[in-house]
Amino acid sequence: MKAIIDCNSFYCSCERVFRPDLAKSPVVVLSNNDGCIISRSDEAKKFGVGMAGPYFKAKHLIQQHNIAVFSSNYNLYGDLSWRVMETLRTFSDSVEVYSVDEAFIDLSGMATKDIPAFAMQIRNRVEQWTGISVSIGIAPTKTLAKIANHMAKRKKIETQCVKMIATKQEIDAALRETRVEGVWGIGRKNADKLINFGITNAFELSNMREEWANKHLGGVVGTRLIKELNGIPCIEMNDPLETKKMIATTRMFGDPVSDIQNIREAIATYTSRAAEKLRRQHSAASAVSVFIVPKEEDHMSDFHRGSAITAHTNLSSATSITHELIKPAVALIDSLYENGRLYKKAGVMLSGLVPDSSIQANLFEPASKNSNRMLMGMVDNVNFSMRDDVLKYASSGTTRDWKMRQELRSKRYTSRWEELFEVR
DNA sequence: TCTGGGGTCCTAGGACCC
DNA sequence: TCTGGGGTCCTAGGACCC
Repeated sequence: MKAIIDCNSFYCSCERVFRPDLAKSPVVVLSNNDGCIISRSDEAKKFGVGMAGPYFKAKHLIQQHNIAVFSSNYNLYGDLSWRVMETLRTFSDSVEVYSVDEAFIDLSGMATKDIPAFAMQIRNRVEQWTGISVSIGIAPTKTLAKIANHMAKRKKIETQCVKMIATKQEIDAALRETRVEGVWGIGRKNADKLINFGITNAFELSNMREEWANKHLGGVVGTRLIKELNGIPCIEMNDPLETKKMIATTRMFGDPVSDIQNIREAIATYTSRAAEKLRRQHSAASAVSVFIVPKEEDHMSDFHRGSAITAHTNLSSATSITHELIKPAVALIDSLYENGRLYKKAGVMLSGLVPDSSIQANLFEPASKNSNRMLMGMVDNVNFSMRDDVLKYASSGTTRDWKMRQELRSKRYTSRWEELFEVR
């Protein structure tokens, strides 16, 4: 059996840990730039606030019901996420962190009858130690565990946030009450397609033939999905130590930008952040790409129109040193920039990642290379302990006119001394 | 002028997830 | 007026090779 542990309305729960006065009242959290709503408490959902909808469209609903609003505070969420995952590791060696607020645990070897009590213990300890409430779904496959988890969330009181589906009857019943668009791996496109075929719930989907799924649901992905729904595990537990194959840092600008100097600063800043992520997993990049997205002039109904303009370069040798990456990145952005045009977003992607085997000072390399590594180590240490960019490259700029809006951000209670929670 | 078949590798783009 | 950011996996199609 496999379990998925999923934090309830994670970002909202994080805000509430330090605002107990909001424990029972509606809360939402906004994306970067205060653009979309990306987390809603149950109370906010009840008032009809939609997921991933633009903030400005929900604003009147939010004001009308006196819903508390926060800009996203990734500093805080990252820290609380780490605490939740560490707590889970006190129960199992096989914790697979799937996202900032979700983890799978492999329960094979445990008697099925013992699992619900074990899960309840996990739920209680995480809540007691971190203040974050979680829901747990348990089933023979990851896809079914996700479905069980949704049921636990939907019926919090009845299930106490823990739901196991193990027998054929339990699984069939769960599949019947799950709509196809709620199945893990079925997005909007495929949901529409399935509904056109007359398949509306997960039970009907599970009865489709694998060849059919192969033809209509994206090849092997589709066949795997059918197997998983039928209790045959195809999505295995991943090695948690696996490193990323690509690293990206991309952002919208707070306001559209036309000045090349501002864009260069943004690119240098994003490159620094990406290089940091690169070093954290002990990799070096052998290719850099950058993109910018012009603000589209015509206001068509679909705001996603106006796509990225990209440039790409292969480096002569892989590196993880920030300034060796900034230089090509800025050169690329210069080649893309058109004077007089207005841009709304830019990004940097590092790929062709290889292990940086010589992350330790290397006797056989030129001294400059070694001192660069030591420099990077120091910069990372300072920036990590303080969080945010205390040390940064001059090319990243100091005024940062282009940076995103975050007007409603809470304090970084757990990672900044001067923002510690105060009790009077 | 006429022009096979099979394989690999790479890239772009689609779909999905949270 | 105002719509995130960071990833993964898969497929199709082009370039190239013999």
